[in-house]
Amino acid sequence: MSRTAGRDRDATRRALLDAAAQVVRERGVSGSLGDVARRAGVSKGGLLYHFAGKDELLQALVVDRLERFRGVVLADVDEGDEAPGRLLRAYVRVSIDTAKDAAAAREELALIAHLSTVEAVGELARQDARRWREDLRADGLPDGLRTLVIAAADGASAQPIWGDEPSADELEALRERLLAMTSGPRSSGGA
Amino acid sequence: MSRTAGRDRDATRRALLDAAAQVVRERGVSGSLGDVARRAGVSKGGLLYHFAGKDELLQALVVDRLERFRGVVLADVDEGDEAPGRLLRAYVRVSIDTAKDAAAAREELALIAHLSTVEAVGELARQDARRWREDLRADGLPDGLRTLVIAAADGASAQPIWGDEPSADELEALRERLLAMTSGPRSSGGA
DNA sequence: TGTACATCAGTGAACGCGCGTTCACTGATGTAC
DNA sequence: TGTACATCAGTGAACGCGCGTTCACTGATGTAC
Repeated sequence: MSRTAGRDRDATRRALLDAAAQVVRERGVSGSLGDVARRAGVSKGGLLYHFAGKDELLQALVVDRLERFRGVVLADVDEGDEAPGRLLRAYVRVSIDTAKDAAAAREELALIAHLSTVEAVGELARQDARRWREDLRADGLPDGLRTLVIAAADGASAQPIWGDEPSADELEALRERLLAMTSGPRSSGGA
Repeated sequence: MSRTAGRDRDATRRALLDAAAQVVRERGVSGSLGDVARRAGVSKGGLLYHFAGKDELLQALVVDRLERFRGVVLADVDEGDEAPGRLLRAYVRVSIDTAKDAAAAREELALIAHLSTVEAVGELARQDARRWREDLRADGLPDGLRTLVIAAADGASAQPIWGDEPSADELEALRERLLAMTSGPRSSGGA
Protein backbone atom coordinates (compact mmCIF):
# COMPACT_ATOMS: atom_id res chain seq x y z
CA MET A 1 0.00 0.00 0.00
CA SER A 2 1.35 3.37 -0.97
CA ARG A 3 2.03 6.07 1.58
CA THR A 4 -0.44 8.52 0.16
CA ALA A 5 -3.31 6.31 -0.90
CA GLY A 6 -5.35 8.76 -2.89
CA ARG A 7 -6.56 10.38 0.31
CA ASP A 8 -5.61 13.92 1.13
CA ARG A 9 -4.78 15.29 4.52
CA ASP A 10 -8.31 16.37 5.38
CA ALA A 11 -9.93 13.10 4.33
CA THR A 12 -7.57 11.16 6.58
CA ARG A 13 -8.27 13.52 9.48
CA ARG A 14 -12.00 13.09 8.91
CA ALA A 15 -11.62 9.30 8.82
CA LEU A 16 -9.62 9.39 12.04
CA LEU A 17 -12.21 11.53 13.83
CA ASP A 18 -15.04 9.27 12.69
CA ALA A 19 -13.14 6.20 13.79
CA ALA A 20 -12.35 7.84 17.12
CA ALA A 21 -16.03 8.64 17.70
CA GLN A 22 -16.91 5.00 17.03
CA VAL A 23 -14.23 3.67 19.34
CA VAL A 24 -15.04 6.08 22.19
CA ARG A 25 -18.72 5.18 21.92
CA GLU A 26 -17.92 1.50 22.20
CA ARG A 27 -15.03 1.45 24.61
CA GLY A 28 -14.97 4.86 26.24
CA VAL A 29 -11.94 7.10 26.33
CA SER A 30 -9.84 4.10 27.28
CA GLY A 31 -10.34 2.72 23.78
CA SER A 32 -6.92 2.44 22.19
CA LEU A 33 -5.26 4.59 19.56
CA GLY A 34 -4.33 1.40 17.73
CA ASP A 35 -8.01 0.57 17.38
CA VAL A 36 -8.82 4.05 16.09
CA ALA A 37 -5.95 3.93 13.61
CA ARG A 38 -6.90 0.48 12.31
CA ARG A 39 -10.50 1.51 11.67
CA ALA A 40 -9.35 4.62 9.84
CA GLY A 41 -7.00 2.52 7.75
CA VAL A 42 -3.72 4.02 8.91
CA SER A 43 -1.00 2.93 11.28
CA LYS A 44 -0.67 4.18 14.83
CA GLY A 45 2.22 6.30 13.66
CA GLY A 46 0.02 7.75 10.97
CA LEU A 47 -2.54 8.79 13.54
CA LEU A 48 0.12 10.41 15.67
CA TYR A 49 1.23 12.36 12.61
CA HIS A 50 -2.17 14.08 12.53
CA PHE A 51 -2.82 14.37 16.27
CA ALA A 52 0.17 14.82 18.53
CA GLY A 53 -1.27 12.63 21.26
CA LYS A 54 -4.40 11.07 22.62
CA ASP A 55 -5.58 14.23 24.36
CA GLU A 56 -5.30 16.24 21.18
CA LEU A 57 -7.36 13.65 19.30
CA LEU A 58 -10.10 13.69 21.94
CA GLN A 59 -10.17 17.46 22.02
CA ALA A 60 -10.54 17.64 18.26
CA LEU A 61 -13.29 15.06 18.52
CA VAL A 62 -15.38 17.04 20.97
CA VAL A 63 -15.03 20.22 18.94
CA ASP A 64 -16.19 18.26 15.94
CA ARG A 65 -19.31 16.93 17.70
CA LEU A 66 -20.31 20.26 19.23
CA GLU A 67 -19.95 22.01 15.87
CA ARG A 68 -21.92 19.30 14.14
CA PHE A 69 -24.83 19.64 16.58
CA ARG A 70 -24.86 23.41 16.24
CA GLY A 71 -24.81 23.09 12.48
CA VAL A 72 -27.77 20.72 12.44
CA VAL A 73 -29.82 23.00 14.69
CA LEU A 74 -29.04 26.13 12.68
CA ALA A 75 -29.92 24.33 9.46
CA ASP A 76 -33.23 23.32 11.01
CA VAL A 77 -34.32 26.87 11.85
CA ASP A 78 -37.50 27.62 9.94
CA GLU A 79 -36.84 30.57 7.64
CA GLY A 80 -40.49 31.52 7.56
CA ASP A 81 -40.76 31.48 11.34
CA GLU A 82 -40.47 35.05 12.59
CA ALA A 83 -41.94 34.62 16.05
CA PRO A 84 -39.80 34.70 19.21
CA GLY A 85 -38.39 31.26 19.98
CA ARG A 86 -37.53 30.15 16.47
CA LEU A 87 -34.05 28.99 17.47
CA LEU A 88 -35.41 27.21 20.52
CA ARG A 89 -37.97 25.42 18.36
CA ALA A 90 -35.20 24.13 16.10
CA TYR A 91 -33.25 23.09 19.20
CA VAL A 92 -36.26 21.14 20.42
CA ARG A 93 -36.88 19.44 17.08
CA VAL A 94 -33.29 18.33 16.71
CA SER A 95 -32.95 17.21 20.33
CA ILE A 96 -36.09 15.08 20.24
CA ASP A 97 -35.27 13.62 16.85
CA THR A 98 -31.87 12.67 18.18
CA ALA A 99 -33.49 10.96 21.14
CA LYS A 100 -35.64 8.76 18.92
CA ASP A 101 -32.78 6.39 18.28
CA ALA A 102 -32.16 5.51 21.92
CA ALA A 103 -29.05 3.47 21.24
CA ALA A 104 -27.48 6.23 19.17
CA ALA A 105 -28.49 8.84 21.74
CA ARG A 106 -26.99 6.85 24.56
CA GLU A 107 -23.77 6.40 22.61
CA GLU A 108 -23.57 10.06 21.70
CA LEU A 109 -24.14 11.11 25.29
CA ALA A 110 -21.65 8.56 26.56
CA LEU A 111 -19.21 10.03 24.09
CA ILE A 112 -19.66 13.51 25.55
CA ALA A 113 -19.68 12.20 29.10
CA HIS A 114 -16.43 10.43 28.55
CA LEU A 115 -14.87 13.37 26.83
CA SER A 116 -16.02 15.69 29.59
CA THR A 117 -13.69 13.95 32.02
CA VAL A 118 -10.68 14.86 29.92
CA GLU A 119 -9.15 17.95 31.46
CA ALA A 120 -8.73 20.13 28.38
CA VAL A 121 -12.14 19.25 27.00
CA GLY A 122 -14.16 20.67 29.88
CA GLU A 123 -13.37 24.27 29.03
CA LEU A 124 -14.38 23.77 25.39
CA ALA A 125 -17.71 22.32 26.44
CA ARG A 126 -18.31 25.16 28.88
CA GLN A 127 -17.68 27.75 26.18
CA ASP A 128 -20.09 26.02 23.86
CA ALA A 129 -22.73 25.82 26.56
CA ARG A 130 -22.36 29.52 27.30
CA ARG A 131 -22.85 30.30 23.65
CA TRP A 132 -26.05 28.27 23.53
CA ARG A 133 -27.36 30.03 26.61
CA GLU A 134 -26.74 33.44 25.07
CA ASP A 135 -28.14 32.52 21.68
CA LEU A 136 -31.28 31.01 23.17
CA ARG A 137 -31.77 33.93 25.52
CA ALA A 138 -31.55 36.33 22.57
CA ASP A 139 -34.33 34.31 21.01
CA GLY A 140 -36.93 36.35 22.85
CA LEU A 141 -38.97 34.04 25.06
CA PRO A 142 -39.62 34.68 28.77
CA ASP A 143 -36.96 33.22 31.09
CA GLY A 144 -39.05 30.68 32.95
CA LEU A 145 -40.61 29.19 29.86
CA ARG A 146 -37.32 29.03 28.03
CA THR A 147 -35.55 27.34 30.93
CA LEU A 148 -38.30 24.75 31.16
CA VAL A 149 -38.30 23.94 27.47
CA ILE A 150 -34.51 23.67 27.24
CA ALA A 151 -34.43 21.41 30.29
CA ALA A 152 -37.11 19.14 28.83
CA ALA A 153 -35.35 18.89 25.47
CA ASP A 154 -32.04 18.16 27.15
CA GLY A 155 -33.71 15.65 29.43
CA ALA A 156 -35.30 13.77 26.55
CA SER A 157 -31.96 13.31 24.87
CA ALA A 158 -30.20 12.49 28.13
CA GLN A 159 -32.59 9.85 29.41
CA PRO A 160 -31.09 6.92 27.49
CA ILE A 161 -28.02 7.20 29.62
CA TRP A 162 -30.03 6.14 32.65
CA GLY A 163 -31.20 3.12 30.69
CA ASP A 164 -34.50 4.80 29.96
CA GLU A 165 -35.84 4.45 26.45
CA PRO A 166 -38.86 6.67 25.87
CA SER A 167 -41.14 5.40 23.09
CA ALA A 168 -41.41 7.18 19.76
CA ASP A 169 -45.00 8.09 20.62
CA GLU A 170 -44.03 9.68 23.89
CA LEU A 171 -41.26 11.65 22.23
CA GLU A 172 -43.57 12.79 19.48
CA ALA A 173 -46.11 14.00 22.03
CA LEU A 174 -43.40 15.74 24.04
CA ARG A 175 -42.10 17.43 20.93
CA GLU A 176 -45.51 18.78 19.97
CA ARG A 177 -46.17 19.96 23.47
CA LEU A 178 -42.86 21.81 23.69
CA LEU A 179 -43.31 23.41 20.29
CA ALA A 180 -46.84 24.50 21.21
CA MET A 181 -45.63 26.00 24.49
CA THR A 182 -43.13 28.19 22.67
CA SER A 183 -45.58 29.31 20.01
CA GLY A 184 -47.91 31.23 22.24
CA PRO A 185 -51.56 30.40 23.03
CA ARG A 186 -52.33 29.33 19.47
CA SER A 187 -49.87 27.44 17.27
CA SER A 188 -50.50 28.65 13.74
CA GLY A 189 -48.15 26.77 11.44
CA GLY A 190 -45.03 24.62 11.25
CA ALA A 191 -44.37 20.92 10.68
CA MET B 1 -0.93 -2.40 60.89
CA SER B 2 -3.13 -5.27 61.89
CA ARG B 3 -5.09 -7.30 59.39
CA THR B 4 -8.48 -6.56 60.84
CA ALA B 5 -8.13 -2.98 61.92
CA GLY B 6 -11.28 -2.58 63.92
CA ARG B 7 -13.32 -2.44 60.74
CA ASP B 8 -15.77 -5.16 59.93
CA ARG B 9 -16.52 -6.60 56.52
CA ASP B 10 -19.33 -4.21 55.70
CA ALA B 11 -17.45 -1.09 56.75
CA THR B 12 -14.55 -2.02 54.48
CA ARG B 13 -16.95 -2.69 51.60
CA ARG B 14 -18.59 0.68 52.19
CA ALA B 15 -15.20 2.40 52.25
CA LEU B 16 -14.22 0.67 49.01
CA LEU B 17 -17.44 1.71 47.26
CA ASP B 18 -17.07 5.31 48.40
CA ALA B 19 -13.46 5.38 47.27
CA ALA B 20 -14.45 3.83 43.95
CA ALA B 21 -17.11 6.50 43.41
CA GLN B 22 -14.53 9.19 44.07
CA VAL B 23 -11.98 7.67 41.73
CA VAL B 24 -14.46 7.06 38.90
CA ARG B 25 -15.69 10.63 39.20
CA GLU B 26 -12.16 11.96 38.89
CA ARG B 27 -10.59 9.58 36.44
CA GLY B 28 -13.42 7.66 34.83
CA VAL B 29 -13.68 3.90 34.73
CA SER B 30 -10.04 3.78 33.74
CA GLY B 31 -9.10 4.93 37.23
CA SER B 32 -7.02 2.21 38.80
CA LEU B 33 -7.89 -0.35 41.44
CA GLY B 34 -4.69 0.59 43.23
CA ASP B 35 -5.98 4.12 43.60
CA VAL B 36 -9.33 2.90 44.93
CA ALA B 37 -7.66 0.57 47.38
CA ARG B 38 -5.26 3.22 48.67
CA ARG B 39 -8.09 5.68 49.36
CA ALA B 40 -10.05 3.02 51.18
CA GLY B 41 -6.98 2.19 53.24
CA VAL B 42 -6.49 -1.40 52.08
CA SER B 43 -4.11 -3.07 49.67
CA LYS B 44 -5.03 -4.00 46.11
CA GLY B 45 -5.24 -7.60 47.28
CA GLY B 46 -7.62 -6.55 50.01
CA LEU B 47 -9.90 -4.92 47.47
CA LEU B 48 -9.85 -8.05 45.35
CA TYR B 49 -10.85 -10.04 48.38
CA HIS B 50 -14.14 -8.12 48.50
CA PHE B 51 -14.76 -7.71 44.76
CA ALA B 52 -13.55 -10.47 42.47
CA GLY B 53 -12.50 -8.05 39.75
CA LYS B 54 -12.89 -4.57 38.41
CA ASP B 55 -16.20 -5.29 36.69
CA GLU B 56 -17.72 -6.61 39.87
CA LEU B 57 -16.64 -3.49 41.75
CA LEU B 58 -18.18 -1.19 39.14
CA GLN B 59 -21.38 -3.19 39.08
CA ALA B 60 -21.71 -2.98 42.85
CA LEU B 61 -21.03 0.73 42.60
CA VAL B 62 -23.87 1.43 40.18
CA VAL B 63 -26.32 -0.60 42.23
CA ASP B 64 -25.26 1.42 45.23
CA ARG B 65 -25.83 4.77 43.49
CA LEU B 66 -29.20 3.82 42.01
CA GLU B 67 -30.44 2.58 45.37
CA ARG B 68 -29.21 5.69 47.07
CA PHE B 69 -31.08 7.99 44.68
CA ARG B 70 -34.27 5.98 45.04
CA GLY B 71 -33.95 6.10 48.79
CA VAL B 72 -33.54 9.86 48.86
CA VAL B 73 -36.59 10.38 46.64
CA LEU B 74 -38.78 8.02 48.65
CA ALA B 75 -37.71 9.73 51.86
CA ASP B 76 -38.67 13.07 50.35
CA VAL B 77 -42.24 12.07 49.52
CA ASP B 78 -44.56 14.35 51.45
CA GLU B 79 -46.69 12.17 53.75
CA GLY B 80 -49.44 14.76 53.87
CA ASP B 81 -49.58 15.02 50.09
CA GLU B 82 -52.45 12.86 48.84
CA ALA B 83 -52.90 14.36 45.38
CA PRO B 84 -51.83 12.53 42.22
CA GLY B 85 -48.18 13.19 41.43
CA ARG B 86 -46.76 13.04 44.94
CA LEU B 87 -43.92 10.73 43.89
CA LEU B 88 -43.17 12.85 40.86
CA ARG B 89 -43.04 15.96 43.02
CA ALA B 90 -40.45 14.31 45.26
CA TYR B 91 -38.54 13.25 42.15
CA VAL B 92 -38.53 16.84 40.93
CA ARG B 93 -37.42 18.26 44.28
CA VAL B 94 -34.53 15.82 44.61
CA SER B 95 -33.43 16.17 40.99
CA ILE B 96 -33.34 19.93 41.08
CA ASP B 97 -31.65 20.02 44.47
CA THR B 98 -29.02 17.68 43.10
CA ALA B 99 -28.47 19.98 40.15
CA LYS B 100 -27.77 22.95 42.39
CA ASP B 101 -24.23 21.84 42.99
CA ALA B 102 -23.16 21.81 39.34
CA ALA B 103 -19.78 20.28 40.00
CA ALA B 104 -21.24 17.47 42.07
CA ALA B 105 -24.01 16.92 39.52
CA ARG B 106 -21.56 16.72 36.67
CA GLU B 107 -19.44 14.26 38.59
CA GLU B 108 -22.40 12.11 39.51
CA LEU B 109 -23.62 12.04 35.93
CA ALA B 110 -20.14 11.34 34.63
CA LEU B 111 -20.04 8.46 37.08
CA ILE B 112 -23.21 6.97 35.63
CA ALA B 113 -22.15 7.73 32.07
CA HIS B 114 -18.90 5.94 32.61
CA LEU B 115 -20.51 3.03 34.31
CA SER B 116 -23.12 2.77 31.57
CA THR B 117 -20.41 1.76 29.13
CA VAL B 118 -19.53 -1.29 31.19
CA GLU B 119 -21.30 -4.24 29.65
CA ALA B 120 -22.90 -5.78 32.71
CA VAL B 121 -23.99 -2.44 34.13
CA GLY B 122 -26.30 -1.50 31.28
CA GLU B 123 -28.91 -4.09 32.13
CA LEU B 124 -29.00 -3.00 35.77
CA ALA B 125 -29.59 0.60 34.75
CA ARG B 126 -32.31 -0.43 32.33
CA GLN B 127 -34.14 -2.37 35.03
CA ASP B 128 -33.96 0.56 37.38
CA ALA B 129 -35.24 2.93 34.68
CA ARG B 130 -38.19 0.62 33.96
CA ARG B 131 -39.06 0.60 37.62
CA TRP B 132 -39.05 4.40 37.79
CA ARG B 133 -41.27 4.56 34.71
CA GLU B 134 -43.80 2.22 36.25
CA ASP B 135 -43.77 3.87 39.65
CA LEU B 136 -44.17 7.33 38.19
CA ARG B 137 -46.92 6.17 35.84
CA ALA B 138 -48.80 4.69 38.80
CA ASP B 139 -48.58 8.11 40.37
CA GLY B 140 -51.72 9.21 38.56
CA LEU B 141 -50.89 12.21 36.38
CA PRO B 142 -51.80 12.41 32.67
CA ASP B 143 -49.16 10.97 30.33
CA GLY B 144 -48.16 14.10 28.46
CA LEU B 145 -47.72 16.21 31.56
CA ARG B 146 -45.81 13.50 33.39
CA THR B 147 -43.43 12.94 30.45
CA LEU B 148 -42.75 16.66 30.22
CA VAL B 149 -42.02 17.07 33.92
CA ILE B 150 -39.77 14.03 34.11
CA ALA B 151 -37.83 15.19 31.05
CA ALA B 152 -37.36 18.66 32.53
CA ALA B 153 -36.18 17.29 35.88
CA ASP B 154 -33.79 14.90 34.15
CA GLY B 155 -32.59 17.68 31.89
CA ALA B 156 -31.85 20.00 34.78
CA SER B 157 -29.65 17.43 36.43
CA ALA B 158 -28.04 16.41 33.14
CA GLN B 159 -27.10 19.85 31.87
CA PRO B 160 -23.82 20.16 33.76
CA ILE B 161 -22.41 17.41 31.60
CA TRP B 162 -22.63 19.66 28.57
CA GLY B 163 -20.72 22.26 30.51
CA ASP B 164 -23.88 24.15 31.31
CA GLU B 165 -24.28 25.48 34.81
CA PRO B 166 -27.77 26.82 35.44
CA SER B 167 -27.89 29.41 38.21
CA ALA B 168 -29.51 28.67 41.56
CA ASP B 169 -32.22 31.21 40.74
CA GLU B 170 -33.07 29.55 37.48
CA LEU B 171 -33.23 26.15 39.13
CA GLU B 172 -35.41 27.49 41.90
CA ALA B 173 -37.81 28.99 39.37
CA LEU B 174 -37.85 25.78 37.35
CA ARG B 175 -38.54 23.75 40.46
CA GLU B 176 -41.50 25.90 41.46
CA ARG B 177 -42.88 25.84 37.94
CA LEU B 178 -42.65 22.05 37.72
CA LEU B 179 -44.22 21.56 41.13
CA ALA B 180 -47.04 23.96 40.24
CA MET B 181 -47.69 22.13 36.96
CA THR B 182 -48.17 18.84 38.77
CA SER B 183 -50.42 20.30 41.46
CA GLY B 184 -53.31 21.24 39.25
CA PRO B 185 -54.59 24.76 38.50
CA ARG B 186 -54.06 25.97 42.08
CA SER B 187 -51.10 24.93 44.22
CA SER B 188 -52.42 24.78 47.78
CA GLY B 189 -49.49 23.80 50.03
CA GLY B 190 -45.98 22.47 50.02
CA ALA B 191 -42.57 23.93 50.80
C1' DT C 1 13.57 18.02 -20.39
C1' DG C 2 16.25 16.13 -16.85
C1' DT C 3 18.01 16.19 -12.15
C1' DA C 4 18.62 17.38 -7.37
C1' DC C 5 16.45 18.50 -3.32
C1' DA C 6 12.55 19.43 0.02
C1' DT C 7 8.32 18.28 1.85
C1' DC C 8 4.29 15.60 2.84
C1' DA C 9 1.98 11.68 4.68
C1' DG C 10 2.79 8.24 6.31
C1' DT C 11 5.15 2.96 8.18
C1' DG C 12 6.28 -0.31 11.67
C1' DA C 13 9.47 -1.89 15.16
C1' DA C 14 10.76 -0.92 19.75
C1' DC C 15 10.42 0.78 24.44
C1' DG C 16 8.84 1.44 29.01
C1' DC C 17 5.36 1.95 32.19
C1' DG C 18 0.99 1.12 34.52
C1' DC C 19 -2.47 -1.78 35.41
C1' DG C 20 -5.48 -6.01 36.56
C1' DT C 21 -4.89 -10.28 38.38
C1' DT C 22 -2.63 -14.23 40.81
C1' DC C 23 -0.73 -16.29 44.67
C1' DA C 24 1.66 -17.72 48.73
C1' DC C 25 1.45 -16.21 53.00
C1' DT C 26 -0.28 -14.01 57.72
C1' DG C 27 -2.29 -12.34 62.17
C1' DA C 28 -6.55 -11.99 64.67
C1' DT C 29 -10.78 -14.16 66.00
C1' DG C 30 -14.11 -18.09 66.61
C1' DT C 31 -15.15 -23.01 67.65
C1' DA C 32 -14.66 -28.10 69.31
C1' DC C 33 -13.06 -30.96 72.50
C1' DT D 1 -8.81 -23.72 81.07
C1' DG D 2 -5.85 -24.90 77.56
C1' DT D 3 -4.96 -26.38 72.83
C1' DA D 4 -5.60 -27.49 68.08
C1' DC D 5 -7.76 -26.22 64.03
C1' DA D 6 -10.64 -23.41 60.74
C1' DT D 7 -11.98 -19.20 58.97
C1' DC D 8 -11.88 -14.35 58.05
C1' DA D 9 -9.85 -10.29 56.27
C1' DG D 10 -6.52 -9.12 54.63
C1' DT D 11 -0.80 -8.25 52.70
C1' DG D 12 2.53 -7.42 49.22
C1' DA D 13 5.57 -9.23 45.70
C1' DA D 14 5.43 -10.83 41.11
C1' DC D 15 3.80 -11.45 36.41
C1' DG D 16 2.34 -10.49 31.88
C1' DC D 17 0.01 -7.81 28.74
C1' DG D 18 -1.66 -3.67 26.45
C1' DC D 19 -1.10 0.79 25.56
C1' DG D 20 0.82 5.61 24.40
C1' DT D 21 4.72 7.44 22.56
C1' DT D 22 9.25 7.69 20.08
C1' DC D 23 12.00 7.24 16.21
C1' DA D 24 14.47 6.01 12.14
C1' DC D 25 13.08 5.39 7.88
C1' DT D 26 10.28 5.68 3.15
C1' DG D 27 7.76 6.43 -1.28
C1' DA D 28 5.15 9.79 -3.78
C1' DT D 29 4.65 14.49 -5.12
C1' DG D 30 6.14 19.40 -5.80
C1' DT D 31 9.67 22.92 -6.89
C1' DA D 32 14.20 25.29 -8.62
C1' DC D 33 17.43 25.54 -11.87
